[in-house]
Amino acid sequence: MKFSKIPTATITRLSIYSRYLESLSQEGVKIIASDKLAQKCGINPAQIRKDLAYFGEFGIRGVGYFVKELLFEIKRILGLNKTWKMALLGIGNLGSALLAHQNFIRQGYEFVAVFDVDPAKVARRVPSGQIIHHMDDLEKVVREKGVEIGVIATPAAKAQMAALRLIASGVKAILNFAPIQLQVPEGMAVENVDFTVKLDNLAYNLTMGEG
Amino acid sequence: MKFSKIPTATITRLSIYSRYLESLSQEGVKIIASDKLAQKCGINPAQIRKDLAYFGEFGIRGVGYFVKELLFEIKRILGLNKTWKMALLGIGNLGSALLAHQNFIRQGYEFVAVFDVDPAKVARRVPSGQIIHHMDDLEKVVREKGVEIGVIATPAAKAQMAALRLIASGVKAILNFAPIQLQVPEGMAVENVDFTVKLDNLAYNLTMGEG
DNA sequence: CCATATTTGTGCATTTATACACAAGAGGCG
DNA sequence: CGCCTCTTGTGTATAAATGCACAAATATGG
Ligand SMILES: NC(=O)c1ccc[n+]([C@@H]2O[C@H](COP(=O)([O-])OP(=O)(O)OC[C@H]3O[C@@H](n4cnc5c(N)ncnc54)[C@H](O)[C@@H]3O)[C@@H](O)[C@H]2O)c1
Ligand SMILES: NC(=O)c1ccc[n+]([C@@H]2O[C@H](COP(=O)([O-])OP(=O)(O)OC[C@H]3O[C@@H](n4cnc5c(N)ncnc54)[C@H](O)[C@@H]3O)[C@@H](O)[C@H]2O)c1
Repeated sequence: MKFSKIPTATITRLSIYSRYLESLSQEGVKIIASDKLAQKCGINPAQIRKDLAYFGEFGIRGVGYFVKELLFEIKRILGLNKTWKMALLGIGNLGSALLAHQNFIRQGYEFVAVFDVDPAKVARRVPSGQIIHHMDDLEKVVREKGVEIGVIATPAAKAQMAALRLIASGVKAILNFAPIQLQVPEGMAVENVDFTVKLDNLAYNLTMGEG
Repeated sequence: MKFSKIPTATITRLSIYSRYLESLSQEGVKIIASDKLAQKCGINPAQIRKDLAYFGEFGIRGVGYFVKELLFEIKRILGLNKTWKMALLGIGNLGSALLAHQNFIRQGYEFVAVFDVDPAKVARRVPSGQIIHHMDDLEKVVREKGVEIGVIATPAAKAQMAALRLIASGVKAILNFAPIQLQVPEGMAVENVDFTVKLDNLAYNLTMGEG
């Protein structure tokens, strides 16, 4: 892997930069300096320049960065010059909100297949149009549709099993919303979204602030 | 602040430990060793012991940790020996899913007030019972109910304004679901939950894996 | 065409985080 | 009671991430 030495924190920040560049681009702003970008992203300006330096020289000294060009480059680096195909497992409260979310497709992520086990849900159509498949058909559908990323929004107790099914189907990347640590083999990419962890951080900060 | 030198990564991990300890506790497991805990949380065992060592000695050499005791201590450290009062701003797809989520209250977080600006929603009751207040009443209601944590689930374009309103009302901690970096004064605690950042990390990993 | 004002790209120091490896302590067993 | 086994707690090494500070490069204006 050519770029294997890039800090993961850098990738996360690139994603944040791209989000702000996107909005600048829409506002018609042509050029941005690392100082301004840094301030808006809450990051040190030298950090931004260093993050970009891992991948090339995208700026002009004395000027700054061309917004559109930088955005294009960052998206290329992150692998967003294509649409990624996702499967959603668990069409409950959270899963439905994810499906309704318009930003994903705008940013290059599409739910091409959705799954549940609830007989009351399977075979129905969700508002965004997809038919809910039963988990039993996961492997078949995943392969047919070319799913690349699995999104787990099942109850926590079912999440590990869901992950195993995804892995068995050849999926190499998982976004996990269940509040457990998934056990996966080497080579899998797993990202967790755990709201409670964030809340716990806030609670700790508030507690410390007082004594 | 007495504990101000604790790494933020430690706090995040404590939260993860507590999640697993909770499930162990429910299964009736009495004792756990750092090795096992480490494996389940995907963390180095020495790291766990060091994390705990910041706050005291909770284990017994040659034995391990008493699950209930350790869980209690971690919760105390994080400030979870009380129920935190939250306000939710924006009762859309995501906000509704958050309200429907049962785990929050179980883990010590309660939505005591909810807000929106949509006339079709204001003054109605959400399924979990709260009446939707108008944003105009934010300050008044926040003070009345003693809100400590603000949760922002408004459209991105309204998130910064929502944050300012929370700050003006005396709220010191914000959980932000909008995909923007909030600009807040010193002393505020802000945590962002940005799904797309996580997806971008996955996309990058998948892209690298191939070339 | 030179002087000046900017802002990038980067070497280096510093801080922060992670991991190894082992001494110290606790329990069990003969 | 002494020996053996186990697991913690931690000193120390290593690695990763951050941030300062400045030289290099570009634009502008007289
Ligand atoms: N709702 C939230 O705001 C929220 C917040 C944080 C975390 N989470 C986590 O997200 C997950 C989903 O939460 P939710 O509120 O949507 O729960 P939910 O109960 O509303 O939905 C879960 C869905 O998963 C389906 N399901 C059950 N077993 C399944 C299986 N084996 N395979 C596929 N689907 C299965 C259920 O039929 C249901 O439709 C949970 O793990 C929860 O802890 C949710
Ligand atoms: N739905 C998802 O899965 C998802 C995923 C990632 C991020 N997000 C982010 O979460 C936020 C909410 O997403 P959503 O899907 O629920 O959107 P939504 O459009 O369904 O809901 C937004 C709600 O906010 C209300 N609102 C608008 N202006 C407001 C204001 N000034 N103050 C208070 N409330 C206001 C609207 O009336 C609406 O009820 C967005 O920022 C979105 O980018 C959502």
